[in-house]
This record gives sequence, C-alpha cells and structure tokens, in this order.
Amino acid sequence: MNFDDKIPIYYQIENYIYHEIITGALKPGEKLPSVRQLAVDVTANVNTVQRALSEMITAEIIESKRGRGNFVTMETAKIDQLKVKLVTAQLERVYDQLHALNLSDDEIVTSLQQYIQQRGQAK
Amino acid sequence: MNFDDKIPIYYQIENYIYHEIITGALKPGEKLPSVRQLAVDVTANVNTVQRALSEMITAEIIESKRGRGNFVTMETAKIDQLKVKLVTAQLERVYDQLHALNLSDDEIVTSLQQYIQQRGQAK
DNA sequence: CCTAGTGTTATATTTTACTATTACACTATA
DNA sequence: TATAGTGTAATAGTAAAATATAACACTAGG
Repeated sequence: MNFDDKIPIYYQIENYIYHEIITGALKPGEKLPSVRQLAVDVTANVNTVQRALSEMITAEIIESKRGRGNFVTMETAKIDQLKVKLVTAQLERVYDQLHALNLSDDEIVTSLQQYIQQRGQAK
Repeated sequence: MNFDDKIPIYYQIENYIYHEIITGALKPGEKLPSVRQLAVDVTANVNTVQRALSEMITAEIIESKRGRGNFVTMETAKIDQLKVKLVTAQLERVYDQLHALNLSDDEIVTSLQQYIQQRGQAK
C-alpha cells in the first residue's frame, strides 16, 4: 500500500478499510483479515494497524472479538451513514478548497466535469 | 489559523499562502508579511513558517531577499500554473476518493451539485 | 554609524507517529 | 490438554514535526 507521507499511516489504513466496507468488498458480519495479516498486507506495523482498528471499533463500524477476530458491523444503517459521511467530507473539502480559490459554484462543477472528461480520454 | 492535526502545519501554511497569491490577495511583486509576523498571524513557530516559505521559494512562487523580505513572483504564468496544479490536485483527489467508493462519474458530478445546492440553502 | 527590521540557520527539547519486539488474554480445534 | 491463531498492550528505540531560543547576515533609513 502506498502511503501519502503527509498523513498519518493509521489514518490512511482506516480510510482504506472503510472503503472496503462501503463498497462491499467486506460485507456486513464478515470477518476482517487478522491484525497481523493486515500489517503484512499494507506493509505497516501491527500496532499501527491496531491503532486504525481501534478508531473503527470506537466508531462502531467493526466489532472486536478477542481471540476470534474483528467483524464488520451487521448494522447496514451505520455503514450507510459512514458512506454519507465520507462522501460529504470529500465534497465539502474540495468545495472549500476551490471556493477559496475564488471559483464560482458553476466553475467548480464544470471543472470537475472537464477533469472527468480528460481522464476518460487519457485512458 | 485552525490546523488540521492530520497534516503537517508547514504544509497547511504553504497551502494557505498559495491561496492568498492565487486569489490576488497577494499580488505579483507584492511583499509578504515578514516571517515573524506570519508566525504570529498563523500561530506557529518561526521555523515552521520558514519551512513553508522555503518550499515556496524552491517552487519559485516567491522570491527571497535577505534583509528586505519575501516577494510574490512577477511571473504570472507561474501563478497560473500553480492554480491549475492546485485545482487539478483537488479534483483528482475527490474523484479518486469517490470513484473508490464505487460512485459513477455521473453520480460524482451529481452529488457535488447536490452538495452545493444544500450549502446554498443552509445559509 | 546605529538601529530596527528583515531572512536564515543552529541547537536543544518536546510531542507525535511508527517500528520492533515481547508478552498477555481469549478462542477454537485436534 | 495443547497448540495455533486471534486481539490487545507494554516497552524501547527511531524519525519527523514543532517549538523555543539564540544568533548571524543583510538591508534601509534616520
């Protein structure tokens, strides 16, 4: 896993696992890979991975069973809320950043459309 | 200045000053506040501010004159390039994040439009 | 020439993040 | 009962970021 050196590694691991859960790569009730396995997979220390998981446990997105594993919550409402929260956070962030560069609302939408179009053609 | 504790402070200061330059709050050729003044303004250490400025000097967005001050570059092409770079980076980031959540291109644009609409109504 | 203000750098300390290593507690299975 | 695998936590060391403090070099103006 490639880490952005501007953001704490545990935070990026957390975000990555949230993505796995939201997209259904990890389903409600499904067991996560063990802490040790995840550490190997993402190339980080066990304690760093455990740091990420702890926050996810606190957020009630995963449940921990000592000796058994960590499991994705069965409460799909929580996963839906998590998705909304992450999507909104991203939109808010990009909007604030571009708005702060004096782009109008229309310009923000248009530049995203143009960016997507360019991406499509780059493939 | 409110700092995001997930991102290095010098990096946020750099980004903040780039915004001032791109929006014209700081104009080409204009002198920046002194390092000591900036440190007070943003509530950070002089060395941290100097760290931010050093990167901007290396990027040739500002010019340093020891004993006189730091000045915004007169080359507006560089400022234009910086704007494009920052805008593109933001769009890339939000696109990657939302794409990784399995939103389609249309959904990404639509959710941004809806977000902006909601923002307008919340005021 | 002196002073105030400027940028730049160095040193030391603190804080936070990360790693390496080890060990403990729990669980399931043979 | 023993073993392998699980989660959790502790300790120690390293690195990066941030701060505090001090000092040096340059500039402009009185």
